[in-house]
This record gives sequence, structure tokens and C-alpha cells, in this order.
Amino acid sequence: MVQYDAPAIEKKWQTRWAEANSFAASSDITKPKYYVLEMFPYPSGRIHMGHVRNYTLGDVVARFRRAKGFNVLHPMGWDAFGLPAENAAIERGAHPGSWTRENIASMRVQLKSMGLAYDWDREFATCEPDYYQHEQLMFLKFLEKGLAYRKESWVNWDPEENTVLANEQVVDGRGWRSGAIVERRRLSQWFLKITEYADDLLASIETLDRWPERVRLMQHNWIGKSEGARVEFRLSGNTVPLDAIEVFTTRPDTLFGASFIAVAANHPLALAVAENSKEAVDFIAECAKLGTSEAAVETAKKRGFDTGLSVEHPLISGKTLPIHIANFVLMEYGTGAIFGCPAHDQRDLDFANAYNLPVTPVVLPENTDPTDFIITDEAYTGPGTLINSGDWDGLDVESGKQVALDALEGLGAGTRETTFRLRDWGVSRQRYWGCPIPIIHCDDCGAIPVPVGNLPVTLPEDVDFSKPGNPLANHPSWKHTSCPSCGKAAIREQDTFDTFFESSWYFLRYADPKSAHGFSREAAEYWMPVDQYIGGVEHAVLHLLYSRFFTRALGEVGYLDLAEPFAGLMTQGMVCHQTYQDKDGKWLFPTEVTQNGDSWRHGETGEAVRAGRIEKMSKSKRNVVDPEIIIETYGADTARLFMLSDSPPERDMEWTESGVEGASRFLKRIYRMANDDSLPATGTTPPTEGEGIELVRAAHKAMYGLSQDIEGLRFNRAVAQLHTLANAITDTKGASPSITAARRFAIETLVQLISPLAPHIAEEMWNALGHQTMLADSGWPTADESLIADNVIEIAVQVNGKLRDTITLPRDCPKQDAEDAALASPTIVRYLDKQAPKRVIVVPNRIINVVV
RNA sequence: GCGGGCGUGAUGGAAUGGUAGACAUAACGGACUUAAAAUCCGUGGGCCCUAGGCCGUGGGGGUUCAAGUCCCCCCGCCCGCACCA
Repeated sequence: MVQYDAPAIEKKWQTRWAEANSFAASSDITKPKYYVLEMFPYPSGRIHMGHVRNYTLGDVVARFRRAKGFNVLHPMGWDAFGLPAENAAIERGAHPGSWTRENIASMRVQLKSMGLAYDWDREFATCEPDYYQHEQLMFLKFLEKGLAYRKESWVNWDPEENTVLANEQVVDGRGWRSGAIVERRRLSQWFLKITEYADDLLASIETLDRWPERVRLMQHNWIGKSEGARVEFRLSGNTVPLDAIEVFTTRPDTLFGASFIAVAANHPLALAVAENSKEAVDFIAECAKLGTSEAAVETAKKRGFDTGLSVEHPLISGKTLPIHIANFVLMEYGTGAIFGCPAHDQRDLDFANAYNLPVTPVVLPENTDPTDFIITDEAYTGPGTLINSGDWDGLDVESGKQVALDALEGLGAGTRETTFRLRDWGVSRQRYWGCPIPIIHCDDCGAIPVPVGNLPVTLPEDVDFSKPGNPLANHPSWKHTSCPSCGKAAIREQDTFDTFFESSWYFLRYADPKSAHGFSREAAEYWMPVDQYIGGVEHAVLHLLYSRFFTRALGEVGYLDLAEPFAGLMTQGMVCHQTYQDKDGKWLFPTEVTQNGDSWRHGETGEAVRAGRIEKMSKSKRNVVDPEIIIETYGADTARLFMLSDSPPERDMEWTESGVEGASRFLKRIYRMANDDSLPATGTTPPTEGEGIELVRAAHKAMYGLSQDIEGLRFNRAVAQLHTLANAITDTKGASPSITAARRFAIETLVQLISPLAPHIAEEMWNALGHQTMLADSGWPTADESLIADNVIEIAVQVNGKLRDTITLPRDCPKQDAEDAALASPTIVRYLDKQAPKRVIVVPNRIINVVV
């Protein structure tokens, strides 16, 4: 009996594929292409199960398409800039560059052990000047076209570390490392004008028909187009150097219900008030501690500061509204000021209740008595008719909006306006490990682009992480240079790009990774768009939206002509595992725990262990399984097969030991089938009739079903097809020539069908079955559709929608015959109880429903 | 707070509005074995259990000949929110 030796088999075929360069994309652009891409990894040092899942999914698609005759591009590389490298530098003294490159080297070995069909010749790392120099040029071209600009913006500032913090580094308002209270600070930063494309990015979501609906919705909401009005409220006094406040609203219909004006803490009016008020200064400082994230701002308790100033209501003469500075108004959205209508906006109501401001309902829900309609702590945001609104009374909300807009425009107090929630993309980061922004600051000439001939601006290698702050700013010489315009001494920009910059065009680089121009137009236009992009749903908005923007911006500056970068998108779910804690609440690794029936014990101490919830694998909860150990123990094919079984790819999956065992057992089982000495010789023709025919049909059904399932990315069902075929092979007993010929055919089919999922064992079995050619080069079997459909079908018969009997009928039999057969069934006759059926519904080949 | 998703046997899941639970995992029974593992065969939603029947897709309502699937309301859990990638 041949033993299934996964490590030996996997090593053998990985070497063969590499020697034959089996998975290199061809430059023959006359062939139909297929571009499969998985989101490239950050080189953290070791692969985790999320990677295994992601790359297995992509590999199945790549191998399947290749077998079907496509010229497949399936590349891999490294998203190599980022914060963890700097943390390693601070915590362990490692240089970000060497730390990253070592991580890449070890992860590459791990990835290769998975047997992924990558074209490794196209690999690159974004931290190398050979990559990032191109984006420096792209940035300068954006700048020329006005797609990049500089403005002041807010950052989280850690006063102890003298550094800018990412939102994730702010924990409960404090710096994660220092514990110091984080402040908001204004810095001058570079922005890309993504808002220029807001309408196009929104409208084109329609064309992304192979994207998950939820991602399209998220992008839609993120862009957040809202139509409304800009309304001017004139100040009634003149104690500040401003005569009016501009407010953006989507609800001009509720203007009569306005009871206050609220401005952002960094609104010009707030700053003007602060010049003469200590309390205002304190309140603004308080708001600055909130952090910069939207979630922090919106979940914070609504607080405000009454400036003592007021504005005139534009429609009600003599009425004034107080102006507050409020912590829930964002300067980045709209005009940084709102009018509060507490009755019909929850935030405004919370605020009004806290500060005793009046609440006037102006929209009455249908079928409600105005005298009973009182707003206490729940705002009414639904439809209705206007009340308490002068001439507008009786209008419905929608027409009220139009009438309000006309009125405001007539009075010169407001204009129709469309705003987007989408903000321009701030790309400046005050960090070392990123692509330097190619700008030189001159006292006389201002911000001057580095001349194209002087690119790339490379990072200095000798940096010091022991001092607080940005090492690029602390570097003794790197920043000093001369102004390209006037020649005087000048200073380099010390900020680097957001790492989303690199990932916004890497898919283009793969098309032509050695190009001196980033990528060539021809290669990009042949390979793009990516036919199937696969990655985590956490990228549903930012990375995908930035890439869509980049594609447009690069088109604008002449790099290519492409509507959308990713034609098909699949977002995979997370890999989860049960969590375990000991009696002290300390998290335990699954390898430390042994299960005994329903209870768990610590493997060494024998102490009882509490098995907790199934959660996303994370280092902090220790519920992780190391892919390397799984691959060593069971083999990559087992790991891959288990990843694909059971859970649909877009859903979260649970990693279980028994599941891995099950996948391993299945592979061993089919390995035995393929090594069966009693099979007839290679090339034996399968029977076309007689006793083996049912097994042949089962093989064709599997070919058809599995191909459909892979095309539809339903890999769990594809695995079920394989099980069903394997079971059919096992169930077919007998040794007649017809049966053994059918069995060989079914086993060969099974081997071909499993090859995209478990490629190494498939090659080995193909070889054992007597084939000299590599399975990877053997094409894809096509089902004979005449063998798929059964000739007789079991059809359910319902009485009043309840299943009462099943009858067997020939396929596609006439409706009347089906009805007669159903009504002749003794069971049905009994249910009819001698009454004539009222109605009989016959759905051919499916169901018959008798209505009594 | 806003936005998005998910909820079906003990478990992961399957099901163009048409026989709910394909396929697998755990469990149980049997065969083989001195024994165990492996392997093979079988049982496998719940209840009343007699042919048979009743109830079942988070909860409640509705549309339909027919609802896991469509519509409305509610509950629970998970994810994202612009400097993590």
C-alpha cells in the first residue's frame, strides 16, 4: 500500500513547476488574458491563516483559468512600507529596511511552501526605490495638474513623544506608548483631490457589477452625496469681525424649527470668540482632546459652549438664534457650521435638551393630531407635513425642501448646493518608513518640486530612532539641500506618503514590473482591469476607493486609459478559532490545550481550561494556529482543501483540528483510489451504456457542477462536488470491464477536478495513473451535458402546500401527464377525500401542488 | 453616533419563491483487530411514535397555490468610520 507522503510530494512538484516555469504569464497579447490578484501582504515576518485563506482562494481561480486556456497573470509582492517596521526599530533597535527585507525573505519561503501558482519573476517590494521612485513622479504630475495641493489639517499629537499618532495609536484619548493625553494639532500637509472625482466615483459604482453589493453600498455611503442648501445667517451684533455664518443643511424644510446655530471648535467664529474669552479657549482645547476620528467625535457626549452671540433668522423677522461652539460639528464637512433643528435631528435634540434650547416641531407625521405631537427625547426624522412654518404649512417634506430652496434663493439668503462626505485624501505622514515626498521648501520660493532629473529622493539609511520625533527631521544632513529654483539653501520635505499610495497602483506595476516608467501603457492595457481581485473586507472603502481614484488621476496625467481597476472583487471572511483561558484568565494557545469530551484541560498542568467564544484569530487572544506547522504536519494540500471546504469564502470560517483531519482523511482516501492496481490501463475508454454508466454520469455531473462552482467562487460547494464524486466511486461495486473502465474515468476526472484546489497530490495521482505529462498543462475536462440530466425525476406532490407524496416521472413530461399521475397517487387520493381539487399547479420537473 | 453584514440540526454549511438540512465535522452503533489507531458499513432536526402525524430556518406580523428565500417591525452578535494595513 502506497503511503501518502505530503511533504515529499509537495517538494517534488514545487520543484518541477519552478523548473518548467509553469506559471509565468506569457507576453503573447493575442491570447485571452485573465488577471487574478490577491491583496499583497504587509511583510510582518510570518504568514498567518488569513494569508493562507486569501492566497488559496486566488490560487484556485488562477489554476482553473489557466487550465481553461487563459493567459493568466497571478503575481505576488510586498506592501513593504508601514508603521510596524518603525515600531520594531523603536522597540528592538532593528533597522526598518533590514527588518522588512528579512521578513520578506522568510515569508517568501513560507508562501512557496503553499504551492501557489505565482509568476515569481514579477515580485517586487514597495519599499525599494525602484518601485517608489515612480510614485514620486506620479505625485509631481498630479501637482502639475492641480490634483495635489497643500493645506493645513489636524493630526493627533503626542506631546511626550513629540510625534504624530495614528488613530489606532490613540487609546482612550491617550498615546498608546507614552500614556500622555493626545492633542489635536494643525500641520501643513499634502492632499490629493479625490473629491474632484466624487461624482464619477459614485456614478461608476453602477458599473462594478462583479463587486459585492455591500462593498458598493459602503463606497456609496462613504462618498455620501447630499443635496441641500448653503444658508447664510447674519450676525445680529458685531462684536466679532464676521457678519454672517454660512451653514450647510439637507433639511431647509425645517428652517422654521431652528433653535440654535452650532459651529465647529475650529470654525473661524469660534477662534474669533476665543480671542476675548478664556472659557472659549478652554472649551476649544477640550474639544481638541477628542481625537481626530469620526467615531470618537460622534460617540462623545454632546457638549457645547454658548458664545453669547446670535444670528438673525433669515425667514422670521425679529427672531434670533444663539450661537454655540459644539464638539459634534466637524469643520471638514459642509461649512463647519449647522443650524440645529432639535425636533427633527437626534444630535440636535440631545444638544438642545442638555442646554435647555427650545424644541419646535415643524414636521407632523401622517395621521397625528398636532396637539398630541410632542417631542421629548426622540427626534422625528420621517416624512410628514409641515407645521409651525408660516406659508409652508401643509406642504409635505419633499416639496417643502423645494419651496424652501426657492424662498432662500429669492431672498438671497441661500443657494442650492451639493456636498459630499468624501474629503480630499491627506497623504502626508510624519514618519520615516515611507516614500519621501519629492518637495523642497525654500524660504523665498516656497514649496518647489524636486526636478524630475533628480528623482528618486531616497531615504537615508543611517537613521536614529532613539530620539523622539520623525527620524527624517532629526537626521543631521539629509534634509539640507538647495532650492531648485533660486539655488539658495533649502530644506527637504520630511514627510513621507501614506502607505495607501503604494497600494493604489501596484496592480499596474505587476503588468510590467521591470518597466523604467512604472509600467508601460501597452502592458497595462492588455492586462487591466484585474479580472478577479481577492482580499479582506476591511479594505472595502479606503484602499479600493483610493485605487479607483488613482486609476482616474493616472489617466488624467497620461499614464493610461482605464475606467476601473478591478472588474471583479471578492471579499473574504476572517479565519476564526475558539479561545481558551486558564483559571487566572490568561489566554492560552490552542496547542497548549487538550480536549476531552466536552471539557478542556491544560496539556501540561492538567488544570481545567475555560473554552470561550470563537473569535477572529489574534495574537492578543492567542487563538492562532501557525500555518507553517499545519503545512509540516499535514501538507499544504490539506491546509488548502480545508480552507476551501465548509464555509463560503466571503463568510467568516472557523479553523478546527477536526476539520483539518477531515480534509487530510479525504486526500488519503482518494490517494488510495488513484493507486489502485486493479484499474485498467491508461487510455481505457469509459462505457457509454450498461452498468458503469451511472458512475460516468456522476463524473460528468461533477465536472459541470465544480466548474460552475469555481466560476461562481462557491468553493465550499466545489469541495462538496468532489466528495459526492468520491462517494459515487466508492459506492460502485463490481469488477466487470464496464465498471472498472468507468471507475478509471471517474478517478481521473476526480484528479483533474481537484487539481486547482490541492495541486500537488493531484499531480502525483495523475502520474500514478500513468500519465507522462504534467497535470498543470493538461487542460480542463468538459462535461457532456447530455449525460448530466437524469431521465427520470422524483417529483414532490403537495396538498395545500404541504408535502404529501413523491412520484417518479420522466423528465420534461407533459403537464397534464404529471397532473394525472399526481392525482392518481393513493396518498393524494386519500388527502383529497373524494373532493375535486380546486386547482393544480404543475412546475415541470420540480413540484406539483394540489389545492383543495 | 453613523454605515455595513450575519442569524438554518450538536457544529460548519446546502437550497433559480417549489421535496429544508446537499456535502462535511462531532457523536453513536456495527465489522475488522489480542487491543488501539487507521479503514469499511450504518444511524443521524425535534416531538407523538403505529401505518402515519404534528412542529421546525433568531422573534412577531404580512404577500403567495407555495416563504429559509420577498415585504414590515423587533432582538442578538460581528465588522468599518479617513494616520493600522
